[in-house]
Amino acid sequence: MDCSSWINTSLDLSINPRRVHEEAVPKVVESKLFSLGMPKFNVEEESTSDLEEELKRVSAENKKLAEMLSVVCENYNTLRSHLMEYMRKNGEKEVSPTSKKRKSESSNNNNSNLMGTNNGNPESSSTDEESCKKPREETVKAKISRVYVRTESSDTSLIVKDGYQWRKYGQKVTRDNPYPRAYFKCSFAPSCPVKKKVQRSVDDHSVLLATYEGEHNHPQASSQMEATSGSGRSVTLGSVPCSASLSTSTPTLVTLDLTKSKGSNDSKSTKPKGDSPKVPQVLVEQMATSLTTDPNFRAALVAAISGRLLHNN
DNA sequence: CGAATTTGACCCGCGC
DNA sequence: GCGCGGGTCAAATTCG
Repeated sequence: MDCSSWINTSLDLSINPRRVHEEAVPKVVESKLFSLGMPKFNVEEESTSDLEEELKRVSAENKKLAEMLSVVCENYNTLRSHLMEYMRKNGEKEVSPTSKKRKSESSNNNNSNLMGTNNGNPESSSTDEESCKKPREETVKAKISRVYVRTESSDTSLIVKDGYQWRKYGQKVTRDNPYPRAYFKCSFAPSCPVKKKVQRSVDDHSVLLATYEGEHNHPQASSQMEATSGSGRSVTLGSVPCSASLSTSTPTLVTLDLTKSKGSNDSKSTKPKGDSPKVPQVLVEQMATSLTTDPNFRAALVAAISGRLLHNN
């Protein structure tokens, strides 16, 4: 696993106080020895069992952390491979002459789509070309972001749970994709003008592509409930049952569901790691660095890990 | 029975 | 101007 070179493992996880405490214990004991003037070996016998117990606990905790780190690294590699895969696919689409009318839209959105994961706020990186082309949307000033969600291959529904409530108002089979496209409006419409389109990827039908237009002008209605419920495709952080949603501060984040389904172990996921030479390695490195240095991402990761620790304890 | 979903019809922009 | 295709509407249907 090469993630050690990618992930800055020096995250400021707030788990060190316990370690400090552990180091402080012997010193306290030792100081007591001198202050009480007691023979040192007696207390040593008493404290040995405590220390052994502490050692066991620390070892167990260390093991847990190592496991969690491996999971995080695994998820990271999966995310990376997915990212490379999509970048490669989008790159092919970009040069494809078949998309005529919506060509500019798709090619323009490629960048925002791909780079949307960089700063954790894809909407801020989204562009407004769409509104330039469509005068109707100028009043809305819709910001567009795209979200890829991996689902079970057998799951044919077009439901992407993102913490908001949506009302489906249409479904259409488009020309360039045999899978139907579902149209949703925010349930708070018309006060909330946000729309989203959900369609399965042509290349990988286990992947849902959700396109969001606009910004919610209200908080998430049921993010907690849906994020923690086992049903549907709520936003999760890999296989870690992460209850700390990454979207708490930025409600319409790009979310990549890396649910460890069997479908994620398909041929595309089991490909050799270095088989996406079309993607500039530097770009991927930049994105990974952006993720690992993003305070929001780190905070979410810390929350997830600490939550997991508390849960296990 | 009200809310949500489905689905065929319609609208509108774009290319030829 | 016409046809195509994406997006939206709204009546019908389903669901809780």
